[in-house]
Amino acid sequence: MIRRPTLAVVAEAAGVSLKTASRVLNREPNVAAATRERVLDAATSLGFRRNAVAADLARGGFSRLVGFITGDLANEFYSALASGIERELREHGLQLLTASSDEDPEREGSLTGELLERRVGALIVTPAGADHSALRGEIAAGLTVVVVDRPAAGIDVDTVVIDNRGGTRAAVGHLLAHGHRRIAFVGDEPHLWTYQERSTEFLDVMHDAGVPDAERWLRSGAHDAAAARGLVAELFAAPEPPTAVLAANNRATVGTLQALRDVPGGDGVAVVGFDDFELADLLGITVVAYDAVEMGRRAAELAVARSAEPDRAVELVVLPTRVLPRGSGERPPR
Amino acid sequence: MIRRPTLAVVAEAAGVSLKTASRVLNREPNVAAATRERVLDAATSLGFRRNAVAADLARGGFSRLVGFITGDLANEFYSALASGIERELREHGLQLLTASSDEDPEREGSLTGELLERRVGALIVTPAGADHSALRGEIAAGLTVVVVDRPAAGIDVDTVVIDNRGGTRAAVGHLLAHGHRRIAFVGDEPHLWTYQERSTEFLDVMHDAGVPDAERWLRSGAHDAAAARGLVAELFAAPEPPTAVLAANNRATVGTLQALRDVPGGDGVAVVGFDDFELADLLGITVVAYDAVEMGRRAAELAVARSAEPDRAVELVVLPTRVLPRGSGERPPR
DNA sequence: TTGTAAGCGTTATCAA
DNA sequence: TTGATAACGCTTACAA
Repeated sequence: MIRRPTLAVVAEAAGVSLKTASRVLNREPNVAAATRERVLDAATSLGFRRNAVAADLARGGFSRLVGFITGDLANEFYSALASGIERELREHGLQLLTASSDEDPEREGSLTGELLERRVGALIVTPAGADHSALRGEIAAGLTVVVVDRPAAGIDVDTVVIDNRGGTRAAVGHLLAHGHRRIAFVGDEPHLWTYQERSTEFLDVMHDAGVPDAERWLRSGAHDAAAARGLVAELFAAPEPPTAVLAANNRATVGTLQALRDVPGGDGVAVVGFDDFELADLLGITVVAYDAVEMGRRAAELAVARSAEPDRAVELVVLPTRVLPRGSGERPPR
Repeated sequence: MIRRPTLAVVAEAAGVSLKTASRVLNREPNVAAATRERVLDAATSLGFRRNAVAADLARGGFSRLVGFITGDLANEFYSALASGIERELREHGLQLLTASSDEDPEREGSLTGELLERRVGALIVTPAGADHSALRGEIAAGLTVVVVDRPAAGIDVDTVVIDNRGGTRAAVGHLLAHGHRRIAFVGDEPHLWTYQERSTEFLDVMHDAGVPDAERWLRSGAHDAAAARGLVAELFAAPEPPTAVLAANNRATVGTLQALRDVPGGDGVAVVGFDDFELADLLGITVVAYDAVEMGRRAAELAVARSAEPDRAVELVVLPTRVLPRGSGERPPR
């Protein structure tokens, strides 16, 4: 259990003062070439490694860490976000500290606290809680907050979302154009912003298309595949079943496909899924796609920009979506 | 841009010394209830939040952060690992710092450096590099290192892997039991340890089963789906094509399925994939499955255990795999 | 039960 | 170009 050499030790070995050694190792100007050489030699021969903890403390204010609070790291959407964030942060010499809230507002709060104790320079959050006004004080104290995937209520911060309404409109339009009228919408939990955006737009488009009572085919609660499966099975057991399904997230798509496998003639039902997934291609599933990695990257970019310039105007980034026709969404109504 | 109150400010507001305030906020014993009360009140009313950076520095040694260096956070296998690690660390009041190496040994090295500067208490790594003896000094200096998914060469550290050979044996045995003899193996890059384990076992089992020249159907380089697809297409274009394919990782499985779609009679070819994936169920793909989240959890557990007791014996944890028959692996040879 | 004083390993200030 | 010396905000001996 050897102790690491400190900057002071390096300085002494090089025969210079602490400050000079610090200057060299931080690539600051105004150091004689010979001095620099000596310090560098001493550092490498001693195996010096700067202590970022001490550096951050001395610098005061924030550390060079950025916190990311997400719903569930095991979900491919969130991990794609994390990947994009991490890559962008690295470009700026920042490190990523991740934490999963399990979509639990209380847990989100305590994680926020822990990250703040770590003096993260910025917090990137996919908000689980309904109200984030507790962060207002932190923001006033200089904390950068960026939310991604859905807006945060109660605070006015940089936000990165996808065009949920546009994507929904395109998806429903796609099905309508293929002759469908009885279109079902299978969505996540009603309290989620993305659900609200997508379901509202669904109803609007259906209404505009002259389909009465589209609510009949609106379902919520498909937070996992099993739930979605049940909802879809139910839809097809009822009188007047739909001829097409818009599954409003990747879990819902999986559940929908599982359910349709068991429905007589289920393979004739048109399906469009929100969120692309790796095997959608192989399965021939038409989806509303967007770039989750890019979403994360943009969020990190905003975090960096705001840290550098706290007074800049708050930005809302809306990323585009597009329908990828792969067969399942192009089937005609029976 | 308000400055956060420090412990000293809280102490003053409560009319106690710095140390007493510290005691209260760290839940140390031997503080009068009334004093505690006053300090707590002062802390909340001032909006105090302890500075973990300063605390870690003062405590000396390592921070309460654990670093995880992984190949690619966007890959569902690695994010499952990360998820398991994060959950376990949280139980112990530790935080997770993630970084992606893109499977690049050089990058792995620099990331290691950055995490060490941050004085992480432990490093969990899915080794990309061939040689990790550079870490030997750090380990001697008290750093905990745990490797996961594949062993690290050059250092003797706690390791968590799955039973690659057993899984391969079971998969090949499964196909042999269904009457196959011409079984192809489509694997990742040859330099990867998992490839070596799996391919070697494949050849052994084939040999033991009396199949000569199994090498004919051994392919490597399927690091992504596209590469796998090409390899499989090639296999089936050649004379004496296989009647079954063992795809040695999740990417290879996807590529195999894509390729078989284009092969006449491809839907009659038996397929077993290494690594389970969400839609394997829906697609009816037989796989060799294991629990990646648990793998991460075990790695974190080892990291915590070793940090607490640096002299404990080095552990090698081998997690079991199991074959999940779902149809694709049970097709008879044509 | 409470307090004093000395670090922890940097960076920053200001003078030389 | 260099160097004392004081922060940074906390923990930990050691006293009282």
